[in-house]
Amino acid sequence: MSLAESGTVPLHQRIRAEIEGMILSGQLRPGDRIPVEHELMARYGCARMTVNKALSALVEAGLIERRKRAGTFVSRPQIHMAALAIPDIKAEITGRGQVYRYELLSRGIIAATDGDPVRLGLPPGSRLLHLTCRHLADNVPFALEERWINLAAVPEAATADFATVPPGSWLLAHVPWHEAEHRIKAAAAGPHGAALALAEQSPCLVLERRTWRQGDGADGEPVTYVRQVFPGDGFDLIARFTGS
Amino acid sequence: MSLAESGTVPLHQRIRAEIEGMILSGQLRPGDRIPVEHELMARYGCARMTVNKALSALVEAGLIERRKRAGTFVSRPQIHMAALAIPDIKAEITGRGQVYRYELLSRGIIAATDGDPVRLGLPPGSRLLHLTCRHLADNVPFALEERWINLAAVPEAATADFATVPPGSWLLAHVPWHEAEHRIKAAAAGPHGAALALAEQSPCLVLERRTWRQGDGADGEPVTYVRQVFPGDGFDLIARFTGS
DNA sequence: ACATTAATAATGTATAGACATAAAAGGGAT
DNA sequence: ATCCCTTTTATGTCTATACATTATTAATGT
Repeated sequence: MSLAESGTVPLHQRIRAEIEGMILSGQLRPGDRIPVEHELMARYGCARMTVNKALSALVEAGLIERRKRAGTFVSRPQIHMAALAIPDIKAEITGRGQVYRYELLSRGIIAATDGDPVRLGLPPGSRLLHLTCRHLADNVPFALEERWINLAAVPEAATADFATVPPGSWLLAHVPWHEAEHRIKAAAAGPHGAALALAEQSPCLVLERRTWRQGDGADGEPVTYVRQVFPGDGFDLIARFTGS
Repeated sequence: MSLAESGTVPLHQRIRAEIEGMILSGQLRPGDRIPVEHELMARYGCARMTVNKALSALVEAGLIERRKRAGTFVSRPQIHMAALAIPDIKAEITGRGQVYRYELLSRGIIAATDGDPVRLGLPPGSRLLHLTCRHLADNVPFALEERWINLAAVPEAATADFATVPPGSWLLAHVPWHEAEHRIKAAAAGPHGAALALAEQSPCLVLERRTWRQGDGADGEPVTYVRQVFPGDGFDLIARFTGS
């Protein structure tokens, strides 16, 4: 432990926080040089590895860039990157203190075709479980969901009881980690409007999610494709970010 | 360098990638135990710090959890977190190979009031630069933007030439790093529709962004509040994620 | 003057060891 | 059994050092 140590926070975190603070407060501006590791060693009275750990974390976070022989510099922010929390609908509703209710509207097994709305890239003929369901908060329609599950990837889904447990929660519990791509757009409620108690032209937020499981070595195996429709005035996604 | 070294990739990255692969492929499921550091040391023929670096990175990524004495376990995915790239509109359009054009529609300096649409939390009377502008791609309206800039935080903005340079790009270049909160919702075009060549009921994606600069020690100083309106069928946000 | 080569300064990776810390497991005593 | 204490195990942090890598700067030879 160094003399500079004050609280219970590890030193590398403190170093990181101090530099991050100088960047976020504007004391250090994009392009500015950050003291070399040996100077930070002296300033904090610690070993180089400790300084290095702090700076490596800032590199990972995108706040700084390092070039050998040249030094360390504050990055130039370019794109607004945000950490978006895409909610599990049940968790979202109960988290608001409302009563969650779920209804399964339809269920069927279909075969993938070429001109499918399902863009999972499956060979034609692949068996898909097709579900439509509705989520309600305090008995008010909250979201309409249409989902396709690749039965080749998740055969257990064929016998799961989706009348009582929402497919999103079921998959979350039964399929471990996967990769996902989300698309967020706006659309008119259209024929879905009825199920959401909306007029046809009502604007809705549409969230499309496609997930796949990484293969052992080959490319990913598609798992599911969902399309969730939210009333435009009842829901908004929130993304927070420290950055540009 | 260890005997297990094969390519040019650092060993700690290789260890990380192999464990990450086992998690993402489902070989290791949530709750499963990951070998203790000493076993991984033996397996890869390296020091504990190297193993630790790999595992620490996986903790930061949220894939694993570590408890002293108990061991290391695969995390249970709960929320869909996604890295959302909120585009700089100019970059977005030119990136598509389209011609970008920008129009300033109005400019004025107003005073903040209590019941403001501007939720920057400023004391009433604070001076705000209010701008409305339009972004076009190949001469087709792409987005409508309404923006308020806190002149106390960015006094130079009062004399900037927003007739030619979009305020987003100007701020990106003049205000270094800040924190941001984004809200994404759907709404009808409404009276804005005219500027976007849309009917009043057309669904639009609305992106609200509020940013503030971190103070030295105190809370953040608000910088700007933007509200960007995109035609629902011409634009969608894409978020990618490795996770649940 | 110019191209080539060597020294140098910075980061990148890795090691072996030390001590701290937290939680689980075990052992007694009441 | 219950409570308290000790031991053990595994992670968390840090050190001091070593060598690799890379881009810049300086030196050198023609």
